[in-house]
Amino acid sequence: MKKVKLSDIAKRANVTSITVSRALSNPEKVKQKTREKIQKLAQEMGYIPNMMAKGLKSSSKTIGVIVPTITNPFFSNAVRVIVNNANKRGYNCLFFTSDESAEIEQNAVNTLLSYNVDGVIIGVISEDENYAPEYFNKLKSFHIPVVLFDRNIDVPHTCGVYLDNVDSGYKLGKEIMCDDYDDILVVSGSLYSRVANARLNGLKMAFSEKDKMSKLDIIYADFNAELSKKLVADFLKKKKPSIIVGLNNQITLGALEACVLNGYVLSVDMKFYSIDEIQTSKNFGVSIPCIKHDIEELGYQSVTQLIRAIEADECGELSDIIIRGSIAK
Amino acid sequence: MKKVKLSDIAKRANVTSITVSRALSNPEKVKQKTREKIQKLAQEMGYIPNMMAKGLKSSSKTIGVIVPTITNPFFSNAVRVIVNNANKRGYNCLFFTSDESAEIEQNAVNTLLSYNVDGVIIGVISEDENYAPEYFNKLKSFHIPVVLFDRNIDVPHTCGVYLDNVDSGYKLGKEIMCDDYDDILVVSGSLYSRVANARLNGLKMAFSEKDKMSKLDIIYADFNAELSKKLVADFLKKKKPSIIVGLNNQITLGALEACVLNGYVLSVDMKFYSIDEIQTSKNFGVSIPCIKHDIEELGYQSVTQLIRAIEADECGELSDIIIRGSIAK
DNA sequence: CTGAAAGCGCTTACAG
DNA sequence: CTGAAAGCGCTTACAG
Repeated sequence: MKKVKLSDIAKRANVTSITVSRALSNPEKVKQKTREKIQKLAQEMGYIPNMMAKGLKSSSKTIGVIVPTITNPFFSNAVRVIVNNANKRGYNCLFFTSDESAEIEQNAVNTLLSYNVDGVIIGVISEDENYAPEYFNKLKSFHIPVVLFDRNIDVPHTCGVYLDNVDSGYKLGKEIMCDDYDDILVVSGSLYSRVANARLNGLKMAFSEKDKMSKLDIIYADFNAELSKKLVADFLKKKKPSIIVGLNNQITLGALEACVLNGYVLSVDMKFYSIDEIQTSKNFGVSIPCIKHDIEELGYQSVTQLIRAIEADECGELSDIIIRGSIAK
Repeated sequence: MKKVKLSDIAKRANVTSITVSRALSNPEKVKQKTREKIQKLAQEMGYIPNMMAKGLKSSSKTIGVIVPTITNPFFSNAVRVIVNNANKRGYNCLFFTSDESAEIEQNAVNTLLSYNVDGVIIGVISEDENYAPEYFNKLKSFHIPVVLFDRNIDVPHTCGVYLDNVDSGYKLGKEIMCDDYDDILVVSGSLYSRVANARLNGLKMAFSEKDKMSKLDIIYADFNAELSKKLVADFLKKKKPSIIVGLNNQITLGALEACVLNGYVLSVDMKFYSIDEIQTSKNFGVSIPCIKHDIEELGYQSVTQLIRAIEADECGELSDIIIRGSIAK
């Protein structure tokens, strides 16, 4: 079977395909009667627009979504929200996971360029202070709006949608300070991670307000469970803190496992605090007070800002959006 | 800045864009010297092919991926593997989550048709015996290969990549039969779910071999945590089984939470078995023997089969692929 | 309000 | 081995 195209409808409606095109894409430009006839026919005949042809002349109605990983619930939820919202607004998503590889990320961007995407939402592989891939210049020179998602780096972009990481650290710190713990172990991310450092700084602010900085031990791991598990296990050989604070969900998971392997009963021998929710903690009956981030909102704002930029006449810069988390127990 | 196109390269190479097209897409059709000159120029000038234009005449090199949800780790892992493998083979993925909505699923398929996708991998929203959406006929009439992912329904399709659910149930049953439990609570999926019923049948086979069918209680929930939690909580008010067997990861998570809410200490007051791995159980120190499925393999096979079908001259049917799980403790 | 002409960037037979 | 012609399906100024 062949797909029905504009000219098929045109024949039946006794007009040209130009009018059909207008009736379907710019209805206000066509007389009501003709318009209605055409729309009805299109419906009946099962017309499906050809995006490849459309995208060749006008907007591709396609956006690119690149995230470092999709197995971390933070990102899988974000992707769900982003894709749903984009679809609702008439945009489709070409999707890539970079798996923390700069090369894959780079290739993904090239592919997106080849699809004439209208815009890109990207959570880059690293927010190391020195990560500034060249392709952002290319995107800019082609006037393709770019929303940086969650991870902020120094590159040309339209706007960023981030968490308020200092605030998250500070709020969690305040919560922790409600009790009077003796020794606090904080497991942070990389020394060069802005997110990790912001969270850590927020935490320190809260601690110093109560003069508790001396009770702090800090481990610099990264945002994966494995390294956290290993470093916490090493630490526990020397010292037993009263609580462990993980600065993201993966870190906290790693710390939990280290304690399990060390023979601790969770919640009894060791208490945990976390930035980012540990989604399954309730299923295992372990209570982990945490900073919960509104991922719905993050995803919604990313898409909204991107589409604003796409549909604006001037492709200038938009303001960043900073989303605050809140304590959840 | 404008994108460089074939004709730009052509001018510099003193050939027409036809030759450039061939040098890049069908290199064997062009004299070695010309070919090399063109390829070098394309590289230097930063040529990026326009997929919209390519897709208008020839293959779009785009496939559609639709899954019911991306927050279940089973699917997020599968999507990761599918997208990665597709990219490696030169195909890009338009991605949709149907969120268990038949309407969204349907719209997603229409969108894919409008992109002239070369093929579709779809995990449908339901494997209820009666779910057989019309759009599969449309896909077939347009000769678009379709791989059914994980959920098998009675509709036209090229092939399916499934789990061996009877085998999974049977293997888990054998494992459970190693011990001599008094009362076994099995939490299954919907009465109309083929996957759930197959797993349940496998389980029953193993139980009846040991004449233990009388020790069995069965709850029919669905593949979400909420209902399982509720039904198990209700059950526990009347009776305390020796073990609980969850027939997918979400069900097991729900059962865990019900026990927690009932005041049980996991692993001590209640032991669990599961089909599907509970990824974070090791972090919480709860051991849950389970049937682990090789999602890498599932995803890999889906993509491989789809691309075989796409690139075959005859778009016939391919054989289904059934992937077996194995016990993990 | 509608249409004729031209073009988006690439590819596909068909010649030579 | 290379090119001239035509076309993929749609849209965009420009006329009328």
